[in-house]
Amino acid sequence: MSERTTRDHIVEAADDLFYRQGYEHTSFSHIADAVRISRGNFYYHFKTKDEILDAVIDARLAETRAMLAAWEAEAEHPADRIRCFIHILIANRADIKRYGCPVGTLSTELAKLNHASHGEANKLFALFRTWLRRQFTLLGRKADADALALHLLARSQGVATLASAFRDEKFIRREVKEMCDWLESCTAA
Amino acid sequence: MSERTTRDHIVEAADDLFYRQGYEHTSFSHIADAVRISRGNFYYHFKTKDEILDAVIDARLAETRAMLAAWEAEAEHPADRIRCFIHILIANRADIKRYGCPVGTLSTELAKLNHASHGEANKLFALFRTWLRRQFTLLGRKADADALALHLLARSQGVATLASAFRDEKFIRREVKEMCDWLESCTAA
DNA sequence: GACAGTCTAGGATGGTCGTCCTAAATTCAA
DNA sequence: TTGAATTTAGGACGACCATCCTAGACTGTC
Repeated sequence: MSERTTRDHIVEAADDLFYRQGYEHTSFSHIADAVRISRGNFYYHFKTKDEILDAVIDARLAETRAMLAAWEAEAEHPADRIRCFIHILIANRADIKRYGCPVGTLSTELAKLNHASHGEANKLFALFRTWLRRQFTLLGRKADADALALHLLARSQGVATLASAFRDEKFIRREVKEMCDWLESCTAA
Repeated sequence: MSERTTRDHIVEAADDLFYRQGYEHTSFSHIADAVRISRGNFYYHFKTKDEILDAVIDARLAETRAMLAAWEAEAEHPADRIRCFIHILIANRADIKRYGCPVGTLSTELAKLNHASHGEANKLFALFRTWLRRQFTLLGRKADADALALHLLARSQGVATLASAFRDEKFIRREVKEMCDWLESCTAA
């Protein structure tokens, strides 16, 4: 079981390239080269480029769902879970410094392309939003849980964008600390 | 005087298209169509696509410098000036909801393309950063002025990204208010 | 009115793109 | 071992891309 099919390899390579180079800038040939298969074989698995994009988004959704579930299992207290979220900025700081946030940059790109899958891509944001909202609710902030979730999501997006522009790692750490402090103040209130 | 040359028209159209469609997705033909000139004429004014990009960035830099100078002239108190900055999110909310922040999205795109002009594009960020830093210094926060500047810049970037993803205007207004509150607390401290 | 410099038009070029097609190789069941 | 289904390879296609080139139109000067 768990055999890695050609299709899996394609999705994995596309995922990586879409993140590092952007969706539009990544061509069929790029992905085929990365997977070391012919463009013809490629087309057997995916009829259009949009199909690959949807497969990549689905894979990211599944991965994200698993990550969120793991955080919920690892940490008992919702504040600790939210801290897990905040700390992905540090865990992925090397990639973020180079390519930004995979969720935000894909959503932004698809928005400009006016791409049909923009809505699908935003489900990634929605996933985090819903999860964060639940944690803030558990934290006793039922009334403004959604606003807090969006606020934290926005701050991490902003940090990713600026960290990528200025290639600044200290900035990431400083902002992560501030977000954690903010989280404390949320709990206290 | 102030005669609008063909070159000006090209830069203006390219600026607009780069913002709404992205740099890579915008072709010579798109711009030529928008300006209603032939591709050949186009090439007379700009030898390469990168040259147009640099001209667009220069235009945006000049425009931004003028805007910042105007804010400084309009408002005496640095806190009021910073509020001017925060409120561009509301002033440009329609475009931001559709296309995100022109500064952030261009920087992100060029980062992924590994484009030579990424550094140039980041000068736009640097412009805001320096200006904000000066205002925070005037506000008596010399020690952490740069950190505060980056913090505010990041938050506005995050708001733009999420506002574009969720097409949510209320969210913009809510976050703008919170940023203004945060600014108050900065002054008080 | 002739001429030089500036500007414009539009076709040609070579490359890459997404997509499609056919045929060979492989796999697997009977 | 045969034969059908699955998987692979690679060339062909039309479209579009950035770029280049040449020739004509305009502008102002003498």
